[in-house]
Amino acid sequence: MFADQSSNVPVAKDLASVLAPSRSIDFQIPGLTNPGRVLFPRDGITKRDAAAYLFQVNKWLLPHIVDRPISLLRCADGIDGEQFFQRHPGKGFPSEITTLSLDSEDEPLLAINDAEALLATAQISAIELHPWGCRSDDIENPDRIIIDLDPDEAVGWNVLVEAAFIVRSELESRDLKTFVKTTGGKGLHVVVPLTGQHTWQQVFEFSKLFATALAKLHPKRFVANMSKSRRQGKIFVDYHRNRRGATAIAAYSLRARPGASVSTPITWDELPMVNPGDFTLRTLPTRLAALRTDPWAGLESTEQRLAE
DNA sequence: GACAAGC
DNA sequence: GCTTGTCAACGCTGA
DNA sequence: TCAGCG
Ligand SMILES: [Mn+2]
Ligand SMILES: [Mn+2]
Repeated sequence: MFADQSSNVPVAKDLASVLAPSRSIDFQIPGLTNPGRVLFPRDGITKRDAAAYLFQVNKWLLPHIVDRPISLLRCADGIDGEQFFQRHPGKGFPSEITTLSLDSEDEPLLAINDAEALLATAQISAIELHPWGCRSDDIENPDRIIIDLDPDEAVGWNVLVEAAFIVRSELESRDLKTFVKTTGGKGLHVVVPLTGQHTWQQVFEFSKLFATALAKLHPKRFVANMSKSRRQGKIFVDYHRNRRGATAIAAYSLRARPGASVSTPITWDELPMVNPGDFTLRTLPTRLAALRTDPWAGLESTEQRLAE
C-alpha cells in the first residue's frame, strides 16, 4: 500500500489530511496509482474520489462485509469501459485483500476485513462490493435473507415503496424483523437478519415460497417469475439472491452507474420521504455525519430464525 | 490493473 | 523502455 | 440446449 511513487507530487501524511476541506487536489493517497483517472465520466469522479469515499465511510461499510466471501465488480477504465466480476485472487492481487482457501471451494475466495483492504479495492478500481450472505467461517449457514425488489421500468418509485411496506408487513406477520436499503439502482433490498443455524436450502426454499406467495396475494404488483415478458409493470421479487454463492450489493457500496449512487441503509420511517437518487458518493458523507443513530440500529442484535 | 511477451 | 495482449465469476431460469 | 439474467 506504500509502494514507490516516482512523482514530485506531495504525498499526504495521512488520509485525514487528504479529506480536509481545504486540501490541495495535488495530494496523493498513499499507494493509489492513477489517482486522477476518471471512473465516472458523466460526474467527473476520479479514482481518488472513490478512495476518499471509502475512507470516509469505512466504519459504516466494513461491518457489512468483513469476514464474508466477496465478489468485486472492477472497472479499470471507468464505468463506461469494460467491467468484470472477480471472485478469486489473481496474479498481482493486492495482499491487503484476504484470500480464503476453503475446503468446499475449488479456488480461493476473497474477503475484505479492514480499512486497508477496502482502500485496496479502490486501487484496483473495484467499484462494486458483492458479499455472500454468510460468514467466511460458516460458509454453509447463511445469516441473512435479502428480498430483492426489482421494479419494471413502468413501476413508479411510490409504488415500489408501498410494495416494500407490504413485504415488511408480510414478514412481520411471520415474526421476522426487517431492514431496508436502496440498491443504488432502481430497486430496494429488504434484509432479514437470521441467528441460529439455517442451511442454504432452508433459506432458499423460504424465499422462493415467500416470493410466490406474495405474487399470488398481489398479482397486479408482484411477480416471482424472472422472465422479462411476465414482468411488465410489476415488481420482480428476486429470491435468487439467497442461494449459496449468490451475492447482493453491499450496504454503502458504490454502484458502477452514472451518478456514483450508493446502496444506502435507511429506516422504514424515512423510506416514504426519500428518492433513490438522494444517495451518492457526494451525499453520503454528509448524511452519515448528520445521523443521530444508525438507520440499521438493532440489526446485529436481532435474534430470529425461520419457522420450522 | 497487473503482468508477460514481443519489439 | 514501450506497446500490446491476456486475464480477471457463476449458476440458475425459462423457453 | 443456451441466451438472459442479476
Ligand atoms: Mn487497463
Ligand atoms: Mn436486483
